[in-house]
Amino acid sequence: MRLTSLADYAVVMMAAAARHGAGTRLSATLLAGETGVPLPTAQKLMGRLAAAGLLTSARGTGGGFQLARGADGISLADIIEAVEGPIAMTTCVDEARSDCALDGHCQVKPHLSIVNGAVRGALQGVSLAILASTPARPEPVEGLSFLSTTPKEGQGFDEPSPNGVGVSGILP
Amino acid sequence: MRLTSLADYAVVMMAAAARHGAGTRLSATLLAGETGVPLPTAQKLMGRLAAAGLLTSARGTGGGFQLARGADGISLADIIEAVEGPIAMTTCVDEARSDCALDGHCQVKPHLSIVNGAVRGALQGVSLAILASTPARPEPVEGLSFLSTTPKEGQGFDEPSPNGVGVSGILP
DNA sequence: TTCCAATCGGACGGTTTCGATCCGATTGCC
DNA sequence: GGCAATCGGATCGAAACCGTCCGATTGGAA
Repeated sequence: MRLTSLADYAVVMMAAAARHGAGTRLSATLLAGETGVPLPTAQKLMGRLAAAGLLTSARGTGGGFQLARGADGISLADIIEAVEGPIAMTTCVDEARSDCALDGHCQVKPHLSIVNGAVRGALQGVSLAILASTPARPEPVEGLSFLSTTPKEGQGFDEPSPNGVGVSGILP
Repeated sequence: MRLTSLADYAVVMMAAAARHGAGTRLSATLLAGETGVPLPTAQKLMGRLAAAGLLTSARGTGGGFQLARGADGISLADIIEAVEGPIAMTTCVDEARSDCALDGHCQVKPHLSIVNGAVRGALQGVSLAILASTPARPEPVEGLSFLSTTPKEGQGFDEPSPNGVGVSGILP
């Protein structure tokens, strides 16, 4: 339940790139220097992000990368999937890779699919623009608006949270 | 962004235990046979779950485990944390383990904390009782209704997804 | 009371994946 | 036409994960 260091680096680098502006052309060396990510690793990441279609690459002198689309159109899920592969909490959720020993009669699998969708939805609701914005002012993050609603009536679960730690209290 | 096989096994085993009833005493051998988890691995998991306080263990002949509290009071996050440790998408979210090279001036960290809270909240809202329930009827799970709302217009890739894995197909 | 059998708990090694590095291929500028 | 800067793929070391084995503990039966 923890994303790899590479994905973490990718998020930071993409946020730095977005802060430079969507139209500017950036080299891996520059972003590596800004973010502190080792240069070879940064190059590998940029290449993988470009392969996923999040960046456009240009070779040769003066080449580099730039965001393929606006920061609003790139979600955190996109970045993570570009680096780590499809977001699937369990292998059984990933279609066509059902190595699960329980195979078909697993009682938990349908529930896990829903949970997986919830996690993925949370990640997909966060755009790169939000990540790149400097959080000086605690402005309401609209992408996570469903978080502020109490998980009780309506969209929440009808039972109390076990150890009392809810979603509220995270937002500043 | 994928939980380990051990956590997956733990969820399945806990669901099986909950389906047996909260009061019944269960041995690791029984649950291993039911779930298909290898017995030594099952023993290791049960021990770890007991150490986390989710199960109570009794040694000796006729011993075994049983749920420490009702299935309503155990969340998916509890199980995952018992096996994998604290849920922290990035190391910087986990307090007092700030190995991040960016240290204090990371612009992304506060946003990641919110996202981490969202993921954790999603996992914490799912109780073991829900996981143990047999989903014979595809009843709409109201607790995750926000999933159906599209986070953005055109939430997917506006270009052909690189590895062909899209969002559709996860929800039943 | 003594023995036994069933169970939990900790320690060890094989395997896969991850993370960082190096070198070749390609392209624009001089 | 040469050069320099950059991307892209291949390689290697390391860590974590996963599975297995053996010892410690306890309740029941004789």
